[in-house]
Amino acid sequence: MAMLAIGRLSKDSGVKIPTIRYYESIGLLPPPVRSEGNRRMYPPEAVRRLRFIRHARELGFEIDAIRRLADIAQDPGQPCCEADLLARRRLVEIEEKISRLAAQRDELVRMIGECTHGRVEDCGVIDTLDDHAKCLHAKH
Amino acid sequence: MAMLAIGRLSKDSGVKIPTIRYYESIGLLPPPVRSEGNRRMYPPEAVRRLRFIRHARELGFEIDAIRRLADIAQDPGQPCCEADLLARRRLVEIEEKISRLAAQRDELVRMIGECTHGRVEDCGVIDTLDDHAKCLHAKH
DNA sequence: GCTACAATCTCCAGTCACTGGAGAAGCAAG
DNA sequence: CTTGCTTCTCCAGTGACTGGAGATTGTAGC
Repeated sequence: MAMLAIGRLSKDSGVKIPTIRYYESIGLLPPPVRSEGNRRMYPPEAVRRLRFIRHARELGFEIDAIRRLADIAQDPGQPCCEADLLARRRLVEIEEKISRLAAQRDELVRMIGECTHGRVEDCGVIDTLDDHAKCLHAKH
Repeated sequence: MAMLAIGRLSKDSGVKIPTIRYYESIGLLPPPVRSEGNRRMYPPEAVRRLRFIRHARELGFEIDAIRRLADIAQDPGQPCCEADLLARRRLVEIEEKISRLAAQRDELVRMIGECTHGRVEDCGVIDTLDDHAKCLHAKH
C-alpha cells in the first residue's frame, strides 16, 4: 500500500499539517512510521481517521469525546450506547449555547433599537451596558 | 469617599478577584492607588466600571471592544456611532454563531435518530462521523 | 501584646485546540 | 549542483481568565 507524506494526508483529509502533528502529540492520532529521512509516512487509513476527527470537531465535540468516539468506531461489534450518550450530551450543550446566544441577540437588538444615533448620553447601547437593570433578561 | 478593598469591589461588582487583577494587567481597569501595606484601594466608581465591563462580557463583547465601549461611555457628549457599530458587529457574530450551532444541532438530531441502540455497525452516530457525505449540510 | 485567621500580595503555570514562526534538514527536478 | 519545496523540531502566542504557592498585611478577640 502506498504511504502518504504529511502534506498529502493534509490535503486528502482537510486537516492542516500543524494540526495533524498536534493530534499526534496529544495521542489522538497514532504516531506513523518514519521514512529514512525521519518523515512521517501514513497508511491510507489515516485519511479516514482524520476525516472522522475533523467531522466530529465540526460538530463541536471536544477532543476527549472524539478520542472515545474514535475508539468506539474501531470495533464495530461493540454496543454503541456510549456514542449515543456522547452525541446526546453534545446536543444538550448546543441547545444551551443557542439559548444563551438568543438571549444576547434579543438584548442587543433592543439596545441598538434604543440608540438615537446621536450623542452618547442618549445611546441605548452605552446606557444599557451602564445599567444592567435595563436589560430584558436578568441572565445572559 | 470610602475606598474599597479588592474583595469588596469583587463582591459589589460580581467580578472575581483574579479577574479584576487581570483586567488591571491588560489595562482595561486603571491601576488603583495602594494602601500603606501595598493593597489596592478602589474609588467607588470602580464598581460601576466593572459592572459595565461584566455586562459587556455577558453580551459576548471581546475585551478590545469593551475597551472602546468603556472609553466611549466616559464622555457623554461624543457621538455614539462607534458604540452602535460595535453592537451591530457583535449582533452579526451572534447570528452567525446561532446558525452554525443550529446546523450542528440538526445534524446531531438526525444522527441520534438513526442510532438503533444496538451495535456500532448500525449506529447512526458513528456512521455519520465516518462518512461526511451522509450529512444533511455540507457545512457545519 | 499575642495569637489566630482572613485578606491580599506577586508570580507563574494551566486551560482549549490549535497556529505560526525560526532555523535546520531532507528531497525531487532541471 | 543548485534551487526551491517539503518536512523536521521546538517554542511561543492566542483569549480570557483561573487557580495554586508562598509570603505579607490587617483585624478581632483575649
